[in-house]
Formats: sequence, structure tokens, C-alpha cells
Amino acid sequence: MTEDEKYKSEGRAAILKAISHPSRIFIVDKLNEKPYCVCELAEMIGIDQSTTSKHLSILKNAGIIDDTKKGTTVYYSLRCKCLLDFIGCIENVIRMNIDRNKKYMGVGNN
Amino acid sequence: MTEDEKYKSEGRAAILKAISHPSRIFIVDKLNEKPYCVCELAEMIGIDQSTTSKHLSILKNAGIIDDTKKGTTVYYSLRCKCLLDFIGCIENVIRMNIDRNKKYMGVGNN
DNA sequence: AGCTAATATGGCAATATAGCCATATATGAG
DNA sequence: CTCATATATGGCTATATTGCCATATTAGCT
Repeated sequence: MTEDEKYKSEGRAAILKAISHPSRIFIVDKLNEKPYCVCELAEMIGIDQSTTSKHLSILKNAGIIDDTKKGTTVYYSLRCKCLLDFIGCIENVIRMNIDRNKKYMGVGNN
Repeated sequence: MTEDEKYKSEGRAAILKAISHPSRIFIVDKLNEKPYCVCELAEMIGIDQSTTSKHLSILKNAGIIDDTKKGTTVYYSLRCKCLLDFIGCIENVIRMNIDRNKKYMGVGNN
């Protein structure tokens, strides 16, 4: 890899990595509906508030979400709607994987 | 999260995680052109052959790439073209981040 | 069978991540 | 100022990941 390619790949990986966690994917998916605050997300996910806050700061540092304060409450929102289309692509891979498994297991061929 | 939501989020995260590494993003990008074998990719990336093989098996297990043997050589190919569109989305986030940094640093406003 | 080339796998050390608890910080009410 | 609520941060342990080296496996050739 040239320096340029390395830099580019690292940048892309950093963003992907930020989303690559069950709780964070869930957050991105939820924020597509509307903004939510930390405690709402923590409640929905079922993990500690502090852990949720850390997840949100990872997404924020990656430039994936934005935050707005209202009193002591911080609302997070999606910064880039295209992220949803791309989840569609991931779903596509999942569907392909399921089909393949079915084929290997002979489901639908008996 | 309900059991269903948890399962779904874990599935999505598993696929994303598989791609979330500089070398693996690079591989996906390269395989979009055409299939390559392990040693070609190792050479391009500049890492050990064994490490490259492990990266490829991670992508393969996630259902992102396919392999075909020709003699002792194994050619890997992209299984899902939509992955490229989604890299476009990542690029979009990167562009937004750059713009934001410029704004904070006052570039273009003097 | 014996040799070579291409991949894959096991083992290991260094580093990173996820989650919790405890605590710090910040905002608004009284 | 004091208290309560919402977030953020520090510290810690358990676990996972990355990369290399050494070695096993596989396929083709003679």
C-alpha cells in the first residue's frame, strides 16, 4: 500500500469500526427515526448509562452523530442519512448468507 | 433490546466488523476491480502471507467474499457489489468530517 | 514418491475493546 | 448556595484482535 492508500484505508476503517458494534448499530438505527437522549438509549439497549455515553462519544468522534443540549439532557441525532442505505446493503449480505446456509443444509430441496 | 433486536444488531455488527480494518477495507476495494489471490493481496498490502490469509478468512466467514481454486492458488472475489456503494457513504462521512474540521479551524473563512 | 509453490493454521506477545462501578461535571429548580 | 437529574470520565478486569514466525496442508510436476 502506498502512504495514500494506507491513509485512505485507515480513515474508512475508523468510521466503519465506530459503527461495528451491536449497541452502536442499534443506536444508528434508532437515531434514524428521531433524536434520542443518552438515558433513553441506555434504557432501550439495556446497558449502563456510562457505557452508553462511551458508545455515543465513539460515534460522535467518528462524525456519525451530532449532539444538542436541552438543559442537562443531550440529544443525539444522525448526521448522515445515507448510513441507512448502507445498512440495507449489510442486510443484503445477511440474506445471501442465510440463502447459502439453506442450500448447504438442503432446506427447500427435499 | 428485545431478543430479536439483539440478534439483528449482532448479525449486522458481525458483518461490519469483518470489514472494519484497514487491510480488509483495502481488500474489498481491490476485489471490486477483479479477483486476486492471497499472495498478490499480501504483496499489495505489504503484510505477511499468513496474516493476509487470516484477513481473507474473516471476510469469507462473514459472507463478503468467495473463493475459487486454480491449482494451489486461491482467488478471492467480492460476493456483493453493493459493498462499493456503501463505501461511497463512508466517504461521504469522511468529507463531512473534513468540512467540519475546516470550519473549526477557520479555513476558508479568512 | 519427492519437490516446490501457494495457502492455511497454531502459538505467542502487544494492544485494544466492552462493560461495570464510582465519581466528576454541568444544568436547572428552589 | 444546595439538591437533583443527566452526562461524561477514570479505573479496572475480562476478552478479543493483530501481526509475526514456524509449521501444516494442498496441488501440480517430474
